[in-house]
Amino acid sequence: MVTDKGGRHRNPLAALGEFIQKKGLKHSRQRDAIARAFFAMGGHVPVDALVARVREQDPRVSVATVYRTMKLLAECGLAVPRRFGEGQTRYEPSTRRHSDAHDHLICTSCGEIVEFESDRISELQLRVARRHGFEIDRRRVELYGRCSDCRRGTSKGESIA
Amino acid sequence: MVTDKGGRHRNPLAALGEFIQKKGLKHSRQRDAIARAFFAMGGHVPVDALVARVREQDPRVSVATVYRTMKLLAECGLAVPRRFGEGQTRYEPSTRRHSDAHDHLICTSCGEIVEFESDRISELQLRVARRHGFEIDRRRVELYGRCSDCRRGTSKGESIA
DNA sequence: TGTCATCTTGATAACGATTATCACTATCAA
DNA sequence: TTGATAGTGATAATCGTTATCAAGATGACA
Ligand SMILES: [Mn+2]
Ligand SMILES: [Mn+2]
Ligand SMILES: [Zn+2]
Ligand SMILES: [Zn+2]
Repeated sequence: MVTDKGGRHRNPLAALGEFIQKKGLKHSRQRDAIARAFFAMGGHVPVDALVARVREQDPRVSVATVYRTMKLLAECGLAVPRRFGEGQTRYEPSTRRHSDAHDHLICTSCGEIVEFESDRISELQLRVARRHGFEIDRRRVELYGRCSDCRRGTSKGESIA
Repeated sequence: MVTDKGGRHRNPLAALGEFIQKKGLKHSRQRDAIARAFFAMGGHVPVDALVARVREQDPRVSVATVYRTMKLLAECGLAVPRRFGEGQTRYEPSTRRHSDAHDHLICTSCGEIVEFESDRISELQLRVARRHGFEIDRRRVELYGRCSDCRRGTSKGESIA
């Protein structure tokens, strides 16, 4: 058992293995490589970056397989897909050390992503929703602006429009 | 002058005309029809729905022109583009009667969209951002769940997955 | 009212991220 | 080892949107 009471995983690779077993799926070199690369990268990983990383080890893995594997990781709760309005999906690991109930600050100048979590805000949102008869099960909160570095011009590069 | 002190417009069609003049652009039957249809529909209009509506009057307007015109309306602050994670862009009017600083509750079952505005929440978000050195200029807050109708099964149809 | 530079339009090709398809290969329980 | 089943890679397809470009419309000015 690699899943603790909270439903989160101390060892994501083992948890993936367990999930694969349970579902009658099969292990594969590619899935292992992709999951390994993903958890080694950390952060908010765009799929194409993950593809590049995986191909350093095995140049033949196809993009299709990377997409399929990330979808699998999302399905078993080890990864969370994020869309920060760049038209591309990013995935971030969802481990017990790292709650996926957080929100994001995104610098529109350098692309930096900062995470934050505010129970105050979440609580108020739930309350507003309830007042309108809604029962919330997914939130999407993204705050776009400029980080301190970019505002003072010390920026690492004006990458994002 | 059809723009009041707040920068919002009592007559969006006239405001569009003004903008077109000022920018050295030209008036056109299509732009007028599209803008008219858009403001007549109200709400959060998907582009394809707008295309359909416009074509009831003039079957030859091309999708390209509708996209171009909506981009124009956005440029002059008369419309705001929204992406509610369905892969398609919706536009909503931005008039003085209707602030575009609001957020959305979206029913994942019937697709209903309810607007809300909470100064409490916005204030807390700005504060959190500031604490991280960010200066926010755009927010994206969407709360997904089920509306009261859908929860009690009286639903108007399980349209959205 | 006509001219003409400039803008706009419609049809359609292109785009980019993601998914579907399908022939072939790998896995694994028996 | 086998055979049923799942996974893979290459690539076509999808879908919303944008780019392209030849043809048409607009409007300041003569
Ligand atoms: Mn995150
Ligand atoms: Mn709205
Ligand atoms: Zn920055
Ligand atoms: Zn509903």
